[in-house]
This record gives sequence, C-alpha cells and structure tokens, in this order.
Amino acid sequence: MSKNSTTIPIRCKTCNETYCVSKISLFSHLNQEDMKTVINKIDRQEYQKGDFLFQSGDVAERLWIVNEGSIKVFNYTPEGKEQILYLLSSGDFLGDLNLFKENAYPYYAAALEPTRLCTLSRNNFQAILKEVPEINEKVLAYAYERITNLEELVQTVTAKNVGQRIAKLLIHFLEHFGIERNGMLEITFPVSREDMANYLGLTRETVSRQLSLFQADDIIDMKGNRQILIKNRKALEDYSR
Amino acid sequence: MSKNSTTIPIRCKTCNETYCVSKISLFSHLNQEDMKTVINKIDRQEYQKGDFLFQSGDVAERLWIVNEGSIKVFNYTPEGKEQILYLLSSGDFLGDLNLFKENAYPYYAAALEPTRLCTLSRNNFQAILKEVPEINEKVLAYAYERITNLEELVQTVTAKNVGQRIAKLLIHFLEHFGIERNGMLEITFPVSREDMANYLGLTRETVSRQLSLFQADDIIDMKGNRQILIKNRKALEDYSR
DNA sequence: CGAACATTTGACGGGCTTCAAAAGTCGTGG
DNA sequence: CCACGACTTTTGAAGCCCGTCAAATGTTCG
Repeated sequence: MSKNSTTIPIRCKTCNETYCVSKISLFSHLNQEDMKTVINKIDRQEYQKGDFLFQSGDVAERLWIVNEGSIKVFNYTPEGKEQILYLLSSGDFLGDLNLFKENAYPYYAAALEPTRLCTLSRNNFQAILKEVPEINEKVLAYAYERITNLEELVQTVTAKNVGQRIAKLLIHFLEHFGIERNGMLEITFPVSREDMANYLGLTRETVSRQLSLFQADDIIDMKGNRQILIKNRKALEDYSR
Repeated sequence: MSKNSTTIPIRCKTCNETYCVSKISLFSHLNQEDMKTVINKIDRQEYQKGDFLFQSGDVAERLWIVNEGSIKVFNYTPEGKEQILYLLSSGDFLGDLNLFKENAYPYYAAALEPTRLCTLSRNNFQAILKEVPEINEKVLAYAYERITNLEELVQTVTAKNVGQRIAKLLIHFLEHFGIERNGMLEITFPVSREDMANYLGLTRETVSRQLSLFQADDIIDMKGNRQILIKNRKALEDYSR
C-alpha cells in the first residue's frame, strides 16, 4: 500500500526477473548488505485470479509484498456482497501491522489477476526488525499513510451523489495507478465494474450507468471492460467536489 | 482514541482534580519519575461546546489529551454537512501521529460539550519520546487500533439499511462509552441525533425515525435528547448483521 | 418560565437498487 | 486464428428507501 521512490538494482534469488524487496518503501533505504539479508529470507508465491491469500480468521503469519499483479482486501456484508477496503498493486504490501500482534486477519484477501507475491514469515520479519530497527519508523510512516487513505475512503463512500463518489474513485485510481500514454491518462488497474461498486458501496448497474454518463460527456473513454482513459481530468475533479 | 487500563494516582499540577497523563495508554507504563517529567510539561486548555481545537489546514503542533468532556473530529462535505471521522472522550488522545511529520491537520476538531484537555507541545512530546523510546511502540499500537476503527467505520457507513447502520453505531457506542446502571446498559456519550447522522452519512430525520422504531420495538429507551438506554442488546446485534 | 434549540413526524419526490433481458467482451480449445 | 460459451456490462422499467421541506412537539438552560 506504499510505494518506493528509489529503486536499487539487486536481484532476488526467488523471484529472479524483478526486485521485490527494493520495490517497497519498507526496505528501500537498506544498504546492500541488509538488502541481501532480507532477500535471502524471502519466499515466493503465485496466485491466479480469484485465489485467496488468506481468509478472515486466519492467523496472521506473513508479510505480503505484491511483486506483480494486484490484490483486493475485503469483507462480506450481511447480504453477501464484498466490501473492499484496500486495492493493492505492485510494490504495495500487506500484513505488516498484523505481525506486531498475535492476531487473526479481520478480512479476506484475493488476487484480482495472476499475481506474484514475495512473503516474509513472522519470524524472519521480526529478525530483520531487530537487525534494522529503522524499519520501525517506516512501519509507522506507512500506518499513517494507511490511516489517511481510510479517512479519505470514509469521506468518499459517504459522498452524496454517485457522480461524486465515482469521480473521487477515478481520481484516486489515477493518482495511484495512472500512467500517461499517447498524451492520455490511462488507469492501469484491472478493476471491474463490480470491484468499483464493492469499493464504493454501490451496485454494478449504478457504476455502469454513471460511467456511461461520463463517457457521453467526453470525460472518460472505456476501452473494453478493464481499461479507462481519462479525457478530461478537470471535469472529473469538478464532479468530485 | 485509546484507553488506559492501569490508573496510577499521580496528581497533575495543571489539571489538579484529575490525572490526565495516567489516563492514556500512551503514558500508562511510565514509572513515577518519567510520569512526573511528562506532567511537568503539560499545558491545560478548556473549551466550551462548539469551540474549535483546530481547523483543517492548521499546522499540527500539539498532542491533545481529553481529560474531561468529548470531542468530534470531522470534515465538511461539499454540501456543507459535517462528516465525523472520530469521536473522542476522556482518556482518548489526538494529534500524536501528526507530530511525526511536519504537516497540517486534514480535518477540524471541536468540543461536543464543555471539555478540558491536557496538551503537549511538539517539542515536549519529542523530548519525551527521546527519553522514553518505548512510547514509540505505544504509538504504533494506537495507530493499529485507529486503523481497525476506520476499517469498521467504512463497513458501517456502507451497510445497506439505515437500521443496520444505526444498530452498528449503537453497539459501537455501547462498547466504547457504555456503562451499566440499574441492570440496564446506558450510553454515556453526549451525542445528538445530528452527530449520529454526521457520523453515518445520514440525516437527523432518518436517525430520529429509526430510533423511534427501535424504541417502539422495545430495543432502546430514549431519556431526553442525549441519553439512550439499551434494553435489548441482542436484538440490536441481530439488526446490525 | 421562556426563548432558543433539538427532535419528531408527515408528505412528497428523486435517486439508487432490484429484477430482467439484451449486448458486449474475454478466454479457451479446437 | 476463429468460434463458442461463460462471464461481464449495459440498458430499461418499476419500486422502495432515504432526503428534503415544513410544521409541531419536546428539551434544555439561562
């Protein structure tokens, strides 16, 4: 849930193609020596779309680092609908705070697409914490960021109109998962209409209708089911206020 | 936002009647010596109902400890309605995480009733942190608790029915501010219908109507405007699911 | 006790959900 | 690479729940 700014080119033995550890801010300031220590303790896991990383009630035993792909963290409402709390993509991590206590996850986590994760066991994470106590500060900074995100989410889901809520969500996606391509902003996040609805406490149909309105107003352009181009960011921002 | 479990009888010079420092978990494990150090650095402030502690955009400069009374932390929606994020009462504190960064508050805080606060300046808080580094762990534990609360809030405000949302809120109040009196559970929190509505993203009228329904069903009993007896907790819990 | 304020209750309208069906998209296997 | 089936999205129509406006009632506190 937190991104790194400086990327250090160290190769990880278990996930050869990419450098999971250097991707996340938690470990970004480590020196070569410490980085290697961490890398040697990492396990690799791979999930297909829909696979669960863990379920609500499972004992928290690992730090999860998203290397490639994306993850949703959610709970079920009494009606059986998902309420998504976090959406994670490459470089985000999960489960760190749960390792400071002996406790169970209060939610589910599942892959949104084929996803590669690097994980650290509780013991290994704590061993690293002991060796490199500065990581504690990073954990706190990350907790602060997560609180800020949740505070924003509360204000998004209580927004009055659907237009407002969805505009806020699109801007959030833009800030976290947006890239520029051909002079256009594109959301590079494989999120379905239903995922959006489950994040905002709405239904697919309502999200679909509102996106159609945005498209009719030339504010966005939908390419297939999982790609959205932002054609008029300012109009979106006006909507969100 | 976090309560203390062990109360140490040390008298604070600035807020004579009560022992603000020993009330909060942040400082609860301090020895007599350290406790005195903290107490000597505390300032006292008093607010009337409606007074602002700070506004959104103000630079965060203090740790706020609620000694007596209660506080709401909120933002304004585009329509000018309050969206409440936190409700604090005696022993809760506020502003600690903001002192780890140089930043501005992203929300407003105001007193819900006549309220006494003990405060620590940024410098004094950091001086204490340096002297008693174990407090860092407490800050992290508190951050974790705050995250959990916000995650719950998201799931409460996205609940489908008003009945569900209000039942969840009442149970939350019961857990945080409830006492038993004459064999009945009583919410000892001076929260108005409008405050409840602003916490749940609803209107006063809707809250009022739902509470009347609960009263008709003998689930609660309203005594005046600011007191609620819970007559049938189980029924409330059934509603909330 | 009285004035200011908060809550309750009613009536109505609008926006979101629900249910249903059609259209579109995606991925797999041939 | 195409075809097919499964799945997702779109669109429509109807209904209900909550918000809004308004007025009456209740509560609080100087």
